[in-house]
Amino acid sequence: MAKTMAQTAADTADTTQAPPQGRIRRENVERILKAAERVFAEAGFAGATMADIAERAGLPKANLHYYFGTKDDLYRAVLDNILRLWLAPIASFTPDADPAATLTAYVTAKMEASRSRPHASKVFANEILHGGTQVERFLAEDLKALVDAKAAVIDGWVAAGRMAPVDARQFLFMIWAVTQHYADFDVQIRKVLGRRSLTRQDFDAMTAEVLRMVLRAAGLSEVQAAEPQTPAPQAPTPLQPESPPIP
Amino acid sequence: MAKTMAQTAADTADTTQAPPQGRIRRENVERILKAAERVFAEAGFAGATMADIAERAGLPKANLHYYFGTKDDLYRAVLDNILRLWLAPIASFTPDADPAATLTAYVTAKMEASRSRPHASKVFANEILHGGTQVERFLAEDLKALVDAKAAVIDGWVAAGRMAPVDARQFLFMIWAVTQHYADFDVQIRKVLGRRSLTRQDFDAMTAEVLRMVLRAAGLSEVQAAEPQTPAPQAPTPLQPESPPIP
DNA sequence: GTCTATACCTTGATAGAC
DNA sequence: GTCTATCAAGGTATAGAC
Repeated sequence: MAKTMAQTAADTADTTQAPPQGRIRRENVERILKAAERVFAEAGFAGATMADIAERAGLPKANLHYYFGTKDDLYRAVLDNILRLWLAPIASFTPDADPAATLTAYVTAKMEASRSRPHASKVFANEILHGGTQVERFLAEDLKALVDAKAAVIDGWVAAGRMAPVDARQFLFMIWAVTQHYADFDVQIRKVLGRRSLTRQDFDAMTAEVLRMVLRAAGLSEVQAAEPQTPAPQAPTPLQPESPPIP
Repeated sequence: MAKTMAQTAADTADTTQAPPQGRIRRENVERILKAAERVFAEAGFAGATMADIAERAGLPKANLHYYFGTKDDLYRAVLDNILRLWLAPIASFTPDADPAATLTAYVTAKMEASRSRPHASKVFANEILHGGTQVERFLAEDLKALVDAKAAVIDGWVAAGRMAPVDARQFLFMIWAVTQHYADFDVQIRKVLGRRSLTRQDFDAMTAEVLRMVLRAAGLSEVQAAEPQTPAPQAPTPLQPESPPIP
């Protein structure tokens, strides 16, 4: 239950306020937010404890309450950071941009976000999964407006014959689903592939393959370059560890 | 922490054991499992309380412990049900099957699962999101073996030129990500689309669009069915060259 | 077999010394 | 501003009446 300290969290997250002794405060807030993002990602909101977060941040529990008031407020602060991160990379969708180049950049950015900020993706996924009560306005206002605008851009591309006909909103959902899957379901992916961890090279290979599928789904084939060489299609980037390449 | 009652849960889930007074027991177990799936989906493992589950099942708390021992055991029983459900629809991937027909049936089945059993999908997603400790063996053994086998089938299709070259495992990941997204992220989808709920008609339309994108990603245009009637397919053929019909 | 009442424990939050 | 000690709420699990 949200209590009364919403303004406290707002203040700490407010970058415009930079008074005297703000330096160590700022560092501590940053450490707490980072630790909280990780613990919330690993355990969910209910499963995360303030003690866990404090330990990971290397601070006493009471400090978390001093800076953020309640667990609820801390959670919202973490989410706030994530939402900002979320909206950024889609900006490049503009009517005059090249569809293939734009999609390539977007998918690459989303995959890079899944690689570098997996905890952020998981916290957001967890929030949506459980009803998204804390991000309801974000979804219904900010995100909806953004999707409406970008869907219009995609519709324009389709109308101009610059990509295959797609339902623009579902096309965006597909890109989100696929790219975020590599962060949110990393355990499943690793176990199925028999990998202990996913390296940057793995992500590069996976990104290339995701990109190929997304571009095909958009009717934008990227095979022009590597096509004429061999009669046999070049094998997709091998991700499988020991599984033999079955003929 | 799992205690000692694992065998209790195992017994109740064991269908081979059908002794005297099994009728009401069976009904109660079923009601509890159904209620638990829903509560676990909505709140996650840590957020769910035995009291919530009991209330939704219309039984006293103590009964849950009588039938399932611990909360942990109940959770595992719910997961067991879901995992069985999970593996079923992929069976139709066989070397001699038609790729387009097989993929169509599979995507349709997965979308139908997202529509009819959203709570199951969410419980599974939540489990994976938080490390998948309860399904580690399932992932590393059962699921991995299944994916290896089905990836071999897909590789065969590709080698025979019956579909575009794809990384088979990532292709399966994509299908899972996209179809399950409609259950797991339903809140986001509804808010972005401005819908209060997603009807069966919505799902039919979304399924058709997902199918179109997946088939394109596989280099399989979906026009076979509606082909003989008219020379012009209902979907305006893209001006850009699509992935070439594989030799 | 079923359910009420309760014991025990974890955890969020705070008071008050430093 | 920081941290130790403590409280109160809410949760799992069980004992024992029915």
